[in-house]
Amino acid sequence: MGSAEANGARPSARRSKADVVDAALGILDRQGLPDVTMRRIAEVLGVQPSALYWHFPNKQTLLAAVSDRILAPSGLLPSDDIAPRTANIAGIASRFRDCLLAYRDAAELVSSSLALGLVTPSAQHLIADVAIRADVPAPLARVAASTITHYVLGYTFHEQQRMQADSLGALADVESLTPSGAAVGASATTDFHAGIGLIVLGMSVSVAGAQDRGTRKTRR
Amino acid sequence: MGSAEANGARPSARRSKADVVDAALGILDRQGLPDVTMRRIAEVLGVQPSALYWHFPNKQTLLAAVSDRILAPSGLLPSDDIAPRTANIAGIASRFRDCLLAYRDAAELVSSSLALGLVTPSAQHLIADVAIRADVPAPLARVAASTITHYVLGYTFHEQQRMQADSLGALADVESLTPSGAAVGASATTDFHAGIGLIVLGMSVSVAGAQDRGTRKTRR
DNA sequence: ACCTGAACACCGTTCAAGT
DNA sequence: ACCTGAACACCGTTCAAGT
Repeated sequence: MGSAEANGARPSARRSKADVVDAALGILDRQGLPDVTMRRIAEVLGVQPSALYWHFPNKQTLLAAVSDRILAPSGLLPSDDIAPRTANIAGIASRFRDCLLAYRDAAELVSSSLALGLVTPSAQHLIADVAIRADVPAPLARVAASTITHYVLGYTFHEQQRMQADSLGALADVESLTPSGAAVGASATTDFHAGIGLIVLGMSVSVAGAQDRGTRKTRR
Repeated sequence: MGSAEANGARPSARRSKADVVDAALGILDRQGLPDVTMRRIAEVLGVQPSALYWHFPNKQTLLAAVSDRILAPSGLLPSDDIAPRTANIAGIASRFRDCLLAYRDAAELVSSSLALGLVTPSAQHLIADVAIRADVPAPLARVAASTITHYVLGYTFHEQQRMQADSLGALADVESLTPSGAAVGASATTDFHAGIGLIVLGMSVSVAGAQDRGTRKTRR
């Protein structure tokens, strides 16, 4: 009963790239990132580890494909309604975080794939585009988008690490607190949005100040 | 000539925890994080890998000690001069990044040690304290400090990853650009400060707005 | 107190060879 | 086109035993 075929894998069908990503994503969510090994993926697929190297040149590239799949839902169009630009930007950041929260250890995985340049930061581009269309100067828009992206990844990475530590019951004396000082996971979302709010506010004030100094426009 | 003792390690002296951290830090800076293995550290010390487990219970704890050493210079007192609070906060963030830039792959290492809760985020506490002493409400100060910390780690992680990729000559078609759209490493520092500026500005405006709405104070 | 020696249960990757 | 089988050069960790 320990055989590979007994693990739910079809015994002798051709595997596609997508199948490999499926298998890796399943292990990631059930066992966590350290268990996403080439050998475990192969085992789930009922295949030899070396078979994976026909589909992907190496493990990093495979993990980048997994990252792309995790982030796919964030590629939704920015919904060109005329809602306030700031709400749009905060909304994109929020959807970005939701994508990461959908799978265990996803923030850590995406963070390193992105740092390695193996995945395109679509959320970052989206935020910059929205800001630019809301008349934010392009360099400022790009800095804000980059700041938000790094913040979301860092915050969610830390958040998921706490979730796992808490579920293991360990963590001992280290306080598992939310940045504002509150206690548990419900306020993690509130604190997340507060951080995003700071950055968006900083961006808004920057552009307003620049306009005042630049064009001496409507001053009531 | 491949013997352990020939590698510059004293043959038969007792090793301290600090010696182990020294060895790990040296490998980190010269070879990078993937090469910081228990076996390589032991080799540099002229010792069996199992010997390390007398000094540290496991690899994660050892790496946390390395993280502490990397961050030690950032523990400098906030220099209680009466300089504008915002300059102080940006300065702490800047010194934090300088600590990370001092060793290869340091941001990645510290990021995961910190997420695992094995290292105390001293920079974050310092920023929150400085903000609170500058009359920023405590919850806002803590959110801002957390936002800045995550931003610094994420930004520097990405920055160091680019540095290594560039030095390897690889990276191919992926553009190695700074968030604002500029080309190379000199403007990485400028862009970093711009991001910090956004967050600090957002915090300042938040507290100013709250004061206006709360106490209806001096309005000229 | 500090370390050795040997083992256990793993890794990612390569490569000739099969179908 | 897709995969096997076998090997290579590694990992972190444990544990009895030495000094």
